[in-house]
Parts: sequence; C-alpha cells; structure tokens
Amino acid sequence: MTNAQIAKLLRNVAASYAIKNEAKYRFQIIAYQRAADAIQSSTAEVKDLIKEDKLEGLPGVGPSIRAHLEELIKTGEVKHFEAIMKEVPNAVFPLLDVPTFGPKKAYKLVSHFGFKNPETVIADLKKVAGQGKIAKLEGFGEKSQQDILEAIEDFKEGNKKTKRMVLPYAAELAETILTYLKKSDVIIDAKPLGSLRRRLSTIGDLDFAVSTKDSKKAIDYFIAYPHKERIIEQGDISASILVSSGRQVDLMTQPPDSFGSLLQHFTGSKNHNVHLRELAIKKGMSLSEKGIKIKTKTGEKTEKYATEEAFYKALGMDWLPPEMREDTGEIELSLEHKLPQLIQLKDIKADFHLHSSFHIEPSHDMGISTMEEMVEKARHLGYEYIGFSEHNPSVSKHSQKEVYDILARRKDKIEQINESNKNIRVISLLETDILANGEIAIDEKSLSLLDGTLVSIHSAFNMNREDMTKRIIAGLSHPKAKILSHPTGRLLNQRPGYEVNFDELFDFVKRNTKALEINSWPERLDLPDIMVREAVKNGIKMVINTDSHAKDQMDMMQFGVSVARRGWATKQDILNTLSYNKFMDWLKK
DNA sequence: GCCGTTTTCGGCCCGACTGTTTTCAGTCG
Repeated sequence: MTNAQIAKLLRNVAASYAIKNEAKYRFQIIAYQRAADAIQSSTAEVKDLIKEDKLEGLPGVGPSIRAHLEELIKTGEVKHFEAIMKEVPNAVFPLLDVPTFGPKKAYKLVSHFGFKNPETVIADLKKVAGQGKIAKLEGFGEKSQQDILEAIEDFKEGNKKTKRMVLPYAAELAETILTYLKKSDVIIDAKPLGSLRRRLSTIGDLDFAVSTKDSKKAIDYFIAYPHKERIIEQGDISASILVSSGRQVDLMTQPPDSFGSLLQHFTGSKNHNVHLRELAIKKGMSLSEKGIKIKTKTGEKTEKYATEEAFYKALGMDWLPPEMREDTGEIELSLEHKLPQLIQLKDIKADFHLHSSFHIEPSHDMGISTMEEMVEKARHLGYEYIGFSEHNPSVSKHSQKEVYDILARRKDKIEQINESNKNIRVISLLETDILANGEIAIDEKSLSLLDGTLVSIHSAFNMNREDMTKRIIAGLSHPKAKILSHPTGRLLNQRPGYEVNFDELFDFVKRNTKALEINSWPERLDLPDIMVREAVKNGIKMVINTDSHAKDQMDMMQFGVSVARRGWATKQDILNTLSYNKFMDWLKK
C-alpha cells in the first residue's frame, strides 16, 4: 500500500467522523488529517518506517494511529477504521476527491439519492444534476446544481491534463502574470505566495499577493486578465480565476500597511502558520492576513505590518526565508535567532554538468551549444570556472581505444579553450554511466584524461535496493569518480526514483570525499529537498548543477539553489561555491 | 487523536467566499 493510498484512507476516516458528528470529533478529524498530510509528504514509505520503527518520527502520528497503521500493513485492514467507515455509504468517498465536495455535501447527496456504487457515483450524480433533481433539495438550488455539474466536468478534465507543474514552468507562468499585474495603476506591489514562493519542486495553483489602496479596482483588473478562461470566485479582497492552461490563479489583496501580514499569511506552509498562531495565542495575540490582534484593557486592537520582517519581529522572531517555512524546526531556531545563512544564487561560482555539442558520440543525448558558447554564458553569469560533463562516448558503438581517442581530442579542445580565454577556467569532467555490474563505462586509460568524473545511473533502473546500493557505491569508488549525478533518478510527474539505501550511500559519500549532485533540470530537481536536508545534517557535500544541453539552460541554476535552500544548505555545504583552486584540491583528494 | 521549557491534562489557527439563507453551513487555503 502506497503512502498516497494510506493518506487517502486516513482522510476517509476523518470524513467519516465529520459525517457522524463533526462537533464531537472535531479534534480527531484534525488529527487524522494531519497524519494524512504527514504521510503523503513523507519520502519514506510507511511500510519501511514501520520496519525501522521510525513511524512516530512523523509529526502528527501518535501511538494510536501508529498502532492502526501497523495493523494495516500486517493484515491489510484496520478494524477501528472499518467500524467508523461502515456507517458511511462507500459511494461518499470518491466524491471527496472532487473540488468543492466536502464530507457534508457528499453525504447529503449520496444518502438522499441512495447511490451505492463508488465506481459510478460521479456519473450517477452528474445524471441527477442534469435532470434538475438537485436544485429541489433543501440547502441546494439552481446555482449549486450548476456548480456541481461544472465541478464534475473540471475534475474529469483535471484528471487528464492538469497535474502539478514542475517549479521552473510554474515560475515562468507566474512571471507572465506578475508582469501583467504590475502594469496596473492601482497595484503598488505584487508577489508570489504559497508553494510557489516557498519554491516547492511542484506547484498546483498559483497564488499572488497584491498591495493596493483600492482592492476593488485591483480585483477588476485581475479578473480582466487576457488569458482568463473563467472566474471561479470574486470577493471584496480576493478572487480566483482559471487561466487558459487550465491552472487556477488566486489573488489576495491588502493595503500597503498590511502587505507584510498578507505575505506571511498566504506564504504558509499551513503547518508553519498553525504553529505560529498557536505560539501567538500563548502571548495573547491572534494572527491573520490583516495583522496581529492584541487584547487590551478596553477591548482589542489590530497592529498592521507593512513588511514580513516587522511581522515576525513582533513575535520575537527573525525573518525566515520562505523555503524554510515547513514547521520542521525553523520556528524554534528563529526564536533563538539562530537561523542558518542559506546559500544564495550569487554564491555559485561554477557549473559542473554541461553537455556541449562537442562530437563525443555519446551513449545518450548530446548538447546543442558549442563549448565556446557555454564558456561565454558562464562569463555572463559571473562564474569563475566550469566543467564539461558530456555523456561518455557510447561503449556499445566504440572500442575502448576509440573512446580514448575521442576523449583525447576533447581534452585538446578544452586545453585550447583554456589558453584562448582568461576569464573562465574549464575543467575536464564527464558524465559516466555506472553499468549494471557496478563498473564505470570507460577504462582506466580514458579516465586518466579527465580531471574527474560525474557518475550516474541511466540503465537497469529496476534493481533491488541492495544491489542498486552496491552498484552505485562500486561506481563511485573509483578515485576519479567524485560526484553522483541526479542521485535518486526520479523524474517529476513521470517516475519515482530507483531503490537505494541512502543511509549507506550517505555514509560512503562522507567517508570518501565524494559529493552528491543537486540537479536543476526541471523534471529532476534531484536530490529532492528533503534528502538535501538529511545530507546537510550528515555533513555530506553537494554540488548544484544545471545539466544544461544548451547555453540558456544554464540559467536554471536558480532552481537547484531553491532545492538546496529548502534543504537548509549553506554555502559551506555546496562545493561549487569554492574558488577554482580549492575545488581542484578537493577533486584530487 | 496529538502534544508538551507555561501543560502527561487540557488545550487544539484564522478568515474569505458562496449559496441558500434571514444568520449560517460548507469548503478552501
């Protein structure tokens, strides 16, 4: 059973409690939802966590839910869950996945019409809505009947085409919308919110904060967005639209003197904010997007905050980078004024994963920009040095002698570039396959031509955990193999990573002066942020690379930096912040 | 049901928007 399935089960339990008696089970409902959130966002599978006795490490999973989950993994079902859910018709649960449907609405409709089949319930509901039968129900009307039809339609569309966007694409779309917003006369400032601002690797909806003295005009301007498909909702201070790519875009407004509270409130994460508001209550404060409500002798007043810095300061905290706001210890550090200094884009002095168009006759894809073009781009980016890491020449099409000859020509070419340009030092790297047997694809003689090599997995993904771990460690064991590229092998929205024992791998990397790559490619963003955090805790060195196949892709470094920041990495954790000489010293270790 | 340097008992975040309502319930973030 996957984490997603377990999370859904816990949400169904929460929904069942809500249907039974929401007031009575209020806190159980919250508890089950929290546990579901924690499990859904965990990188480790619940069954593995149980095996390693780490399940209680998840925030929101206590003794009771842990016992239930152990029963689930052991027997495939949980008696307690079954008992609660038995009182709710099965057909309720699929409806909960449809936006605008909560437990109450789903239950009312399913029980009134007597729907029995979870498989067909959405179609069944669409049918009775089409027949005008919902509008006649108490608590429903013509409009809500129409909304139900639209929600079902959108849901079916969404299932097909609108998965979460990877960060770089979301950032691009956001930039277009921000540019539009900033053209308005009444909009003083506009900034991204939510997961976009926290720089998650994948983004669902896009949220924006707007500073304005005239929220009505700002909202009118927003809903007139040229690529708008339709308005989802429109109120006095916020609105939501659907844009033509099928994405929902939300806008929140506040006057300039409350803009700081607005940014803070909607940047989240939910857990960060809930924790913050609980702390505030203990200080007699109440937090919202409007400011901080404080009880006074005469009544209460709301202090306004124009900046987030001032808002956090009022709570006795330092401003936190949005990437850290996940309630994983950052609030405590901020209260103690001990936040780490996260790495910034300007700290980056090099990029080691560049595929040029040099004719290397590679095992995989080639770049399209010349080495010279990429060097020029590196100069523009203010780098000090770069490394070319084309895929190794195909070993199925060439003898090792031929591989050597190609690499020797490439070495000459790199030397020539180093002689002709004084701005950027170029080092001779390669992206070498780790073969299924753990050997690296090219021989000793060819390796001797390189300053070092990145190694990576591009074949035989389906090995078991133990064999894959052995394979990677074997590949990384060669003195020239220094960096493991895209370590998990995941592709966002496409495939999960291969199975590796990362405890073992981390240990090996640390003991042998190797490094793990944070790959900035939009679908990779690999190492994932959560594992970067583990790597940082364990003192593992990393590099942030773009894996560029064209010069302009070198701009994607910012996304790798975002991943590093979400993992709390500082300059000291990332090797391409080192000067050329220091990095070369490391490479030779 | 979870959680803890104010608590192992007694708390548990805050508000906007919509539709169907004459004051609120449901959903969302």
